[in-house]
Amino acid sequence: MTVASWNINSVRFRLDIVERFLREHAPDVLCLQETKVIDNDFPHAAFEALGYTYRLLNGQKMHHGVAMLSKLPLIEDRRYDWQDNGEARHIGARLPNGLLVENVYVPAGGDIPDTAKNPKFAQKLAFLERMTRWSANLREPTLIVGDFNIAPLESDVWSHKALLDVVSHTPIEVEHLARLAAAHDWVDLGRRFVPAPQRLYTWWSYRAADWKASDRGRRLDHIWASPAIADKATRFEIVEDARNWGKPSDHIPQLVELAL
DNA sequence: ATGACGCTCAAAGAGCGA
Repeated sequence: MTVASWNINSVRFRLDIVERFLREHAPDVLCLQETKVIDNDFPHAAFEALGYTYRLLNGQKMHHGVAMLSKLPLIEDRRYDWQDNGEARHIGARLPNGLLVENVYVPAGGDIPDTAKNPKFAQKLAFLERMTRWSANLREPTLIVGDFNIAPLESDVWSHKALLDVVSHTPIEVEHLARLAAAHDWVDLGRRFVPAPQRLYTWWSYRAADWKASDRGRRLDHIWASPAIADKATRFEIVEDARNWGKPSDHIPQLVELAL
């Protein structure tokens, strides 16, 4: 089975490229972040037509929002609000084979990497801390995917030096992400298949004149597996070409195949 | 150092992304 993840930056505005991705890659499950739509306005019909019969939504007006679209039944759905502020950032479900899939959109954290000056940065770290406590108690094989908004390794960014003080690659965020990983011994499947320091990015800013030429990318999106199932992963793929599709998202989709 | 872009909506520019 394959599970994909994509920060789509408005599912309605980019419905055509989501459909293209599903036709060309046909994952069993697609986890979307930044759907930017309330549940009542979610474009169900397009996904129903492509066989994604099972849909789990956690949307809100204007910002954030996550969704899972699946060919397989989604059972035991759950949602988490790690900030306790009503933001729609995390849903999960169990698949018929027992696997838990969690889909998360970690807060970006604002501009200034200082918790005293920037409440959003403090919220981002608190979000990760709550996820860490949850991870520590997790006993079942789980795949967690999404936009973590942190590029942890030096080779996860176009310039480690230039981004050391830029939110997404600061040492304190990297430490928080490492503690989250350690709490469940999460296995970073992206780096298992594409070991550092090989180039592996999932996001390029809209603000570059030519994203490909400047290639100032960051690996903000991740797929992690419980240690018990990490060895079941047989394939990992990013679809970098999608950064050029139509009106593109600034993130690209990634997929993992599991022999479960 | 700055600003570059793009999406949403109380509909023009503010708020947000990262």
